Amino acid sequence: MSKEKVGITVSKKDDFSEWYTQVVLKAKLADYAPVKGLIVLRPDGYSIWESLKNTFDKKFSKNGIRNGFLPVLIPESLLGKEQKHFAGFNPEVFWVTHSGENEVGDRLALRPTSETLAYTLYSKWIKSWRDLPLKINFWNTALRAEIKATKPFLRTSEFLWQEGHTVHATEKEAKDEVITILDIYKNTVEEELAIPVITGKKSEKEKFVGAVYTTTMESIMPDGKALQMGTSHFLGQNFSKPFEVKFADKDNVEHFAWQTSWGISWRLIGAMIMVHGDDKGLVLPPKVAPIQVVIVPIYNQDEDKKRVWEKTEEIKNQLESKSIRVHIDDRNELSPGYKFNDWEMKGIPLRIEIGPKDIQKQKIVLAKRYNKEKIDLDFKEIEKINSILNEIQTKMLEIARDQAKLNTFDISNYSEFKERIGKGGFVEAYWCGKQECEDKIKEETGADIRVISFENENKDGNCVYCNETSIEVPIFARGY
RNA sequence: GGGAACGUCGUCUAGCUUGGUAUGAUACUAGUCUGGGGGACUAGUGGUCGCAGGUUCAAAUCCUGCCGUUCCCA
Repeated sequence: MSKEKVGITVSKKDDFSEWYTQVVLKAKLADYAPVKGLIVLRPDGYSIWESLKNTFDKKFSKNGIRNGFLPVLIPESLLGKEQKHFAGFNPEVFWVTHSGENEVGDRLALRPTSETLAYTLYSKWIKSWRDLPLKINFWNTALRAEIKATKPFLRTSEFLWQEGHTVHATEKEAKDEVITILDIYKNTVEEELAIPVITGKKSEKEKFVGAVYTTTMESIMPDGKALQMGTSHFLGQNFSKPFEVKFADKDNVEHFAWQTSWGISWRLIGAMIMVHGDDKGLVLPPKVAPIQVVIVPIYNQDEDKKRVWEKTEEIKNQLESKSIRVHIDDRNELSPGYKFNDWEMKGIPLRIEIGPKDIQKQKIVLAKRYNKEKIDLDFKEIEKINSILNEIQTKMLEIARDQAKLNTFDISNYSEFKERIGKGGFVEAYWCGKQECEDKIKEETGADIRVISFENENKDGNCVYCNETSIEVPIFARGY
């Protein structure tokens, strides 16, 4: 009875939503804050974010992008400078109306996104073609008041993200940058988080307000709902004109610049939990796990204890010399069984059990989190753990790919389409390109166009809704 | 956008209908024994019942408002 209450109390299959929340809270990734819609990131959660941040920073840096920092307050007059953009964000903006007791003149927005602020400054900094390209990334938070029910990492009124803003002399260069970034996003998510994504364009309706077009990466979650994993926007000159981001070209003629913006958020952590987790809790891909190997020493009498400890320390040193993140669970008050369950809930990829019996056999017991497999490993084979971690990382991506495939459907008939959407999943279907059909589909099924995959553009067929000649094959799904 | 439920030690919860300052478990602390899948025993610590008003001799309980959380349906 009491046993049941410690761990996750519902199965992923039976009550996905409850399961998800329990994993977040019980694996100590995050907790609710005392303000509606806000969460607190705890060290185990933040560590995953830091790991992603480090990987992105390396890749951004290679691409000539540097980090900067922007303030959180944006005056209303600035935020409203690009009309469509403002209209899109206005309903969810938090406003600061007072400083101390005094009302402020121009209301101050807590940034929902920083385009307007960044480009005001960019216009000051850019004078000549020699100042281009300008590529700056900002790690910060954005605030968007959520009316709908919130969920840790997936929908919160403040979220951690990065927003990149680049400026280019030519249209082509900016468009290329959009794709370069999307590629970085895709390979990072697949390689680090072991989550497969589909990249492509958003429809006109779903694009970022103010962009010429939006590229996106989308994933399908185990409950059949789609999750937007990151976006990269081609802004064209939509912002450079109102914000006067201009430069003198080599021929001394003044031009408006071409711009991009792009971002990923801590939603990626939510996706990782959903895609890999199981009934025992979190399952972390080795690359982002704060602890990769946990050692649980087992002993009874003092004599054994000493020997076990010596070996434990030795293994720890061996692994650390290979740059593996190791932790010894030296909590004396807990039984081994409790510790096994505890670390499984936290998703640590590998667990080493070592006790008197193992020392006698010159072996350790190695338990893999993702498939619950337990194997014996000779003391001499400790260095194999490195390749086992790599293998786990690869396998986890493979499994996730297989799952995603099972959740993807090719459908041409509308009644089938409706039925399928009701059950969840990515549905590929022909589309005429008219927003009217897109709206009707949304109205009747709740599904929207998640992504028009780069691989599926310009295919012939008949629109799943109106039956007219199609121009694209988007992926439809209900989303988070 | 519409609907429903819930809020009591850290966590889960009894009590609420029929008002009388709160039950149990778990966690936590100390000690002893244990130790290979959520250990045992003993002794302790911890709440004033989401917040603010109201009714009453008396409110966790009844009333009003607010805040928060969750779930379901477009």
